[in-house]
Amino acid sequence: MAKRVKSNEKRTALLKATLNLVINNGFHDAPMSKIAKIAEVSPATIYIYFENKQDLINQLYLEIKASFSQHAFKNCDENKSIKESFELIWFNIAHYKLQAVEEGMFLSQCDNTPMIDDESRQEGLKHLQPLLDLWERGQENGVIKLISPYLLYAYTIYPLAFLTSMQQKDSFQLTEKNLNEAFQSAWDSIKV
Amino acid sequence: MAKRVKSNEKRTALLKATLNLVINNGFHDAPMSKIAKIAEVSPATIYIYFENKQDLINQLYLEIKASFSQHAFKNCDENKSIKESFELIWFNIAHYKLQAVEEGMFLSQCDNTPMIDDESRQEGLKHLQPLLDLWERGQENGVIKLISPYLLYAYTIYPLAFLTSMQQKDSFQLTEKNLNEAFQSAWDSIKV
Amino acid sequence: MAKRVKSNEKRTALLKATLNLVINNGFHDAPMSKIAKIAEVSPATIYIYFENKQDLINQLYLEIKASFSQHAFKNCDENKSIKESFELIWFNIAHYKLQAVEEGMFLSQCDNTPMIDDESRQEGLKHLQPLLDLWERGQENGVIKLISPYLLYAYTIYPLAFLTSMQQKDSFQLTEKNLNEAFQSAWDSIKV
Amino acid sequence: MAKRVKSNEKRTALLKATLNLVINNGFHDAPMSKIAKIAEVSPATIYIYFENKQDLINQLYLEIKASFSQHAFKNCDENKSIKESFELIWFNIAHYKLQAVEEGMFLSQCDNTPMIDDESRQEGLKHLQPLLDLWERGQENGVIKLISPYLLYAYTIYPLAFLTSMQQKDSFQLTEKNLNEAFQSAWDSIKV
DNA sequence: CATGAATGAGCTTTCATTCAT
DNA sequence: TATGAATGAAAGCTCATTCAT
Repeated sequence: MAKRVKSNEKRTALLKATLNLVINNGFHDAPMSKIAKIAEVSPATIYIYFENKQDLINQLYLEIKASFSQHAFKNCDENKSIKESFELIWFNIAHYKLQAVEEGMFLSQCDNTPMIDDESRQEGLKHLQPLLDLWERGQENGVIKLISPYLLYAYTIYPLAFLTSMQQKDSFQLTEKNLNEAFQSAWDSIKV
Repeated sequence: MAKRVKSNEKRTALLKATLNLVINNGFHDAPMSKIAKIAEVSPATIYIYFENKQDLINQLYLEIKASFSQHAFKNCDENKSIKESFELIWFNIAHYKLQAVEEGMFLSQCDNTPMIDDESRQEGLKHLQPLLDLWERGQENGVIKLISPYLLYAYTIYPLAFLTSMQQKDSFQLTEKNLNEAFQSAWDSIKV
Repeated sequence: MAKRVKSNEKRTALLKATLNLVINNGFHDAPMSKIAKIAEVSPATIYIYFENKQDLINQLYLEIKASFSQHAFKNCDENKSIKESFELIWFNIAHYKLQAVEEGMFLSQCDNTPMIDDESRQEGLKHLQPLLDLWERGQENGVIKLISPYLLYAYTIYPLAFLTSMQQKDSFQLTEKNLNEAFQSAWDSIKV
Repeated sequence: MAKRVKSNEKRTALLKATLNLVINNGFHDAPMSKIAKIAEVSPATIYIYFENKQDLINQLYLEIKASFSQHAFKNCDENKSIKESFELIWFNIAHYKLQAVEEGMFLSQCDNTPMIDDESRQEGLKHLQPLLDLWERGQENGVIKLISPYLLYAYTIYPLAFLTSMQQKDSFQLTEKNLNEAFQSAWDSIKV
């Protein structure tokens, strides 16, 4: 009656291997055979944990999105001022991107290529709601410009993708000083 | 007296077909056979104009980068003020991204995946030099913050990629009003 | 004192599932995993009851052949005339094919594809012996043509496979009337 | 402007290889790789001539059905009597089955397994129309029993499949004598 | 220059079977 | 006995590229 149990270790190893390959080689040139080899399982084993390649990618995306937002809203506190709250979230995101570099790059790839199901993409959007709520409050209180949340995002969060990506490729270093300057620019661009 | 027999029409058709497929299907799922079909030539013909698939992509990238910078620096005038010059370039770029949507999306994909040779990427960077020069002058004149050009780029030009991409996918509309607000945010983020 | 622990229910369920899949999907597209699922057991369990897939198919074949002949010679009676005996057997077979449609189709498939071991096929042939004996007696008595038993079989029993198969696929209906006409044709073809 | 031309030889070789494998190994165990090897082409080449495996099988089926009916109605002549016409067609079919053994076996397999599209099967049925017409005329003239054409077919043509199949497997020989006896049985079973 | 046929290598996925419990 | 996980091998099929004309 006993049986071997589906090990979460293998699932995790597969997701990690996929992440690794996709960000280094691109979604093309990330064949299932290589994923299996890196995760040290048989190719057939992938299909025990995931329906197919698309499902594997989708699940990876959603898992990373979830871990991202978990970090983004860490230590949030209703008593802080709008600016303080925003600063906290901004630095949370910045630190996440600096620390979880591969995850950040993967999200960037997903956001700029048609490799993710529309469904999963929609699902991934939900995670940002608290930030949108904060902005709305800021606008009601007159501390944040009355412009579209798309603009607010584009000028505060989105630039981080470029900066971390550059740090990855180039000699540019996101030092503590740079980071503070970056936050200042973000805030300057949306504050009233 | 030498006849240029290689028809530039076919080359152009191939580049256009590639652009089309890559932004709609992704770099994966943009096979040479489909490119050929859309361009209405034989697969073998591709190899008359391009060394291989990578070369095709690289040339497409460089061509788009060139057309991009051609638009970006249109009507530039040494006599304008720093802000006026920047405003001109910013709106040039914005209008290019709005008008040449596919090209913009392609560049976004290239910037976020390992589908372009490092060599071609390096080559593509050169095109921005005039903007970097402008910023340097602005910093010398004390009108632009003394921060890394990477930051200046991240907070002024890079957000446009997000906005045009959202306009493509979502209900968000880059109206004239939005566009002016966007410029204001860009300028606010880097002006002293 | 030895306990027969191998549940015959599971064996039967497996044979039934196999029959079901093979006649609906064909021998190709009747994977062990599906068989297991339909029989509501684990794939591994199959190998407790059968050596391998071929053995499973072979056993199914022999079991059906046995049940077939059991029906075919039901109520046989030495005192009947040749024609009466033949008529009894013929209708026995006809009714079996009409009632056990899946089994009949399976035998048809087996007889026309190389999915059965030669050994099992040889084994399955034995079951018809009583009919062959009857024919021999009929020939000695001068009521049945002096032709090869292969011909006798081809013109009396074999056509039933076609008729039941057509009834399965088409609008053709094997009514009582049709059935009697069929028997008449069978008898006409071999009677002296 | 010139190009290599799709060679019908390769298509034919592929069909022949498929026929060969299917009747010897069954539809299962007739992998594309083996088909390619026997036809002496690359596996990829198959897909130039056929959409996929199912299409390959379907086309083979239809081609054989066509060649079958071409033989079946050879030398047909409106002036012959019903019986003479039937006799001609019957022996045409018999001779075809004896001479084109592989083709006959393939048709038998197709008729008894779910390996052919319903569409192709329907298409293949058309070929028998002239025989059905003959039977109808025979019934109007009172020389053929007033029974369903399904019965007529089951008791005249269908038995040939069994006989040729037995000849293939066993020691049974379809000699000239056997053949004449077979025809006699066929005729006896349907004549008034 | 231009082509459609041709292909070896490699892709995603499935399969019959075994493993570990 | 019975299981679901696990797997190497192989399936059908596609791809970037070359061939032959």
